[in-house]
Amino acid sequence: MQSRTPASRTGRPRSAAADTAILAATREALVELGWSKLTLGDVATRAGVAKTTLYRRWAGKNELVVDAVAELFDELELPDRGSLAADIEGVVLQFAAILARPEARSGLMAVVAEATRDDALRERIRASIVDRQMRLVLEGRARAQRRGELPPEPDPGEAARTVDLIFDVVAGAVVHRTLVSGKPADEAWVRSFTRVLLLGLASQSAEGA
Amino acid sequence: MQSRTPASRTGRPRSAAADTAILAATREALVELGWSKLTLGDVATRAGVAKTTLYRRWAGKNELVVDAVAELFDELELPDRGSLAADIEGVVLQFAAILARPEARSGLMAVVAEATRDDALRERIRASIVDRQMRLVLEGRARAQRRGELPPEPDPGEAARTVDLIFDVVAGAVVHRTLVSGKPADEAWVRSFTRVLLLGLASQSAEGA
DNA sequence: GGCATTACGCTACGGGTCGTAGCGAAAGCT
DNA sequence: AGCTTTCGCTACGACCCGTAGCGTAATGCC
Repeated sequence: MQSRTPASRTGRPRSAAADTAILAATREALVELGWSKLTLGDVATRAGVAKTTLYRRWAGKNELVVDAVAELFDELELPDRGSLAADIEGVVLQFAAILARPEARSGLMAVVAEATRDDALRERIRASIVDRQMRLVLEGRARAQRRGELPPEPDPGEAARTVDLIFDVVAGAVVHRTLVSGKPADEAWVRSFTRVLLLGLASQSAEGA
Repeated sequence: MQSRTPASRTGRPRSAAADTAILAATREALVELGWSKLTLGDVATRAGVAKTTLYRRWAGKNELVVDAVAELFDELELPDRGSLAADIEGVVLQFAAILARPEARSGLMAVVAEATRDDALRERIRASIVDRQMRLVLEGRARAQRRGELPPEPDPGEAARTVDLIFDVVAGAVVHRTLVSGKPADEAWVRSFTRVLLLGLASQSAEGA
């Protein structure tokens, strides 16, 4: 959310229903029109609000779509499936399911592209979308260490680099498979991918120590 | 290129200089303005051609930028560095160097985002950008098999799936590292990544047979 | 209740870009 | 020469942008 409730106590409060209606209308427009043909006037009409109301809450198309897409990732969880491999497969399948939805496909890559020239937008994406994914990696790693499937890493710097690497490999591979190669990240693919990743990490910690 | 020389023999030929000027102007505008603020009228002015000339050769912004960005990937090669690990590290560093350029960063993700709703554009990207990268994977794999670093794969279907997986992992990880995480894919990162990938593939072929 | 304050819906506007049509001139080929 | 295609240029309607202005609605504070 744009989250602006710092010290405003008096006056008419902002309609929370308008927020949800606007974000839902944004996703609807993303599905029907895609990023490039999406206009803020159309979104406002779909949401049943005035165009000026939309501009009072979001600075522009970029910020609006980031918030609309971010809500899709709220459902990401890390269920305990008993083993590291199963945990990874589960969360990767969830991630792939989200990326398979057209409102995510058309919106996510577009805002990432815009963020290459807009640091504030990049930070917004990091805070509302990427961080949630990163936490799953950290949580999965900690759980695997408790299980004894991964050795504890004493060096915090090395641990951070490894987590970053895993994150880029996992998220990047799924995104590339889905959006560039245009093939589904189905169960068979996820199994192969998880196998290579885990074997690589295991061999690394075995011989790298 | 847009490649339209099927049967036109008579009449004034199209200026080849205009093509290169337009594509160069497109990359220049991508650096200065980014994808969203790039306008075809501005590109035409930069290139010193009329706007109508530009529209006669490209259907729109998407196709133009794909061609302009595609030329950046022409320099991709697979130099023989003696080992599979060194070959991979070399080509990944080349790929990362291209993605570090601002004209590639702002343009590539944007056209990929557009391609999620445009099959013809997706095919254009595949033919002019992705295929070249895929060939490097195939060539590297064949070279490693000649060296004996990778076992020959008798099943062609399984071999194709493995190559697809490697391709998505490599390209996806580099792209995600560079454009989403916003951190450089420098030599240290590439070395760590290559190590995990190769160990994973080696263990897979060792135990998977 | 009355008042200040903020949000809302609506209309209207200048500015910019789009993509195309139409024209005369230029540059090739036969 | 004559034919054909491209080029540069101008002009145009259409669309979207982002904002200003106004009257109205909904809250908190006195």
